[in-house]
Amino acid sequence: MLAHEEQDTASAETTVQTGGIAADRADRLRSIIERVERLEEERKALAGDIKDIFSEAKSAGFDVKIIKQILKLRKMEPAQVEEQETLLDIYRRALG
Amino acid sequence: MLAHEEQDTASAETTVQTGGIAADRADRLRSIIERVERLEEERKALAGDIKDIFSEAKSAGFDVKIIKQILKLRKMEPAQVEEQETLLDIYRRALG
Amino acid sequence: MLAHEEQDTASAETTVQTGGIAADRADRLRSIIERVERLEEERKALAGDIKDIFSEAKSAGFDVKIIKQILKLRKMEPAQVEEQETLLDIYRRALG
Amino acid sequence: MLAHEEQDTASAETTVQTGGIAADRADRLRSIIERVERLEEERKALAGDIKDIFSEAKSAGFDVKIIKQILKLRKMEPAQVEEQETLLDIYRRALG
DNA sequence: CAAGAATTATGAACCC
DNA sequence: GGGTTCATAATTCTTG
Repeated sequence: MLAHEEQDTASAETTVQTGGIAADRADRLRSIIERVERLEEERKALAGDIKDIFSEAKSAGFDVKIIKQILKLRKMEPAQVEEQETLLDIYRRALG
Repeated sequence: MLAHEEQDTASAETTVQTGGIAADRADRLRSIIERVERLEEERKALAGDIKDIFSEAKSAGFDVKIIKQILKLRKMEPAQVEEQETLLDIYRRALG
Repeated sequence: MLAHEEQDTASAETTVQTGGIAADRADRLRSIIERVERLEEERKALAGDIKDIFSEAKSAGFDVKIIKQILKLRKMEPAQVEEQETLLDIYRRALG
Repeated sequence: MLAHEEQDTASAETTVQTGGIAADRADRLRSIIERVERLEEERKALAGDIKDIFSEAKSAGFDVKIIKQILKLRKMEPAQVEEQETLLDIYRRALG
């Protein structure tokens, strides 16, 4: 089930008789799900590591909020950064 | 407050400055930022891996939306249990 | 692109400029910002009113946490119904 | 129920006999809940209005992201704004 | 006042 | 590719 192709239309017994195709697909589905779950766990672990570093930074007296701003700026293309700053300036000036 | 201004009141290492921050603190800041960036890269790589698995699943004829639904349900179950327990706690305390 | 640079190619109104933006556009920008700020103030006031009610409830001997739980449950019911319907849709499409 | 005080310990019938205290409290609880729900509806309506203004702004060619930045800046004390900008500069310079 | 929970805002992914 | 929904990030509020 759950897939658009290769579904034999009948009961589970028939499936086994016709060569275990559905069973193979169930295995494959299970494999997919478990692999994704494994990777998501790793992702979660990394998120925890990052949090730890920010805690450390805070303990060392740094301003975490500013550090996050820095990280965001470094992720952007320099041209994008400048464009945004320019536009912000223009709007601010327009407002007086 | 430690990080809000240059602080060169102490040891010899803090004497060499780089534009408002002691050199050793600049090093530490750089270390923090680079470590976070490294971990975020790994996170991004994992996200890519997950996307690949979904692509593969789609190619194999599975319905990706449903697979995501299954993953969500498997994730939610413990959360649901916990929420139920929280609710029970609340009601018991309210009645106690 | 319209908003990215001053555009004084058109009508007479656009000739008076205020630092990079045509005056009429500056007016419109100001109007947008002030209207949003006004609405956000109202929102904030409502949040305060809600807080007051909870304070009153607490003073009257009610358990605020439980009241919030009740509110959440009353809010969730339609959402739950909708989610169920969505799930049903998904499965029906998968089997169709 | 649900409250910490004024609970008669016996059955509903007793409650009515002892002067309808529990019934009064149920009324009061209902009143609290309904008032909160009413205010939350208003809040939601305001959120919709704000969204509409942003849509209008976008249609008029403004950069909504920048407008949101402006709103955030205007909410902050000028001193806070400057402090943050200064600190950001310091950190950026420290990183080269 | 700091930690944690809850709400809100932003950014990414997906579908049309 | 534009709009919409969903996940993640940030801020706010509450509590110990």
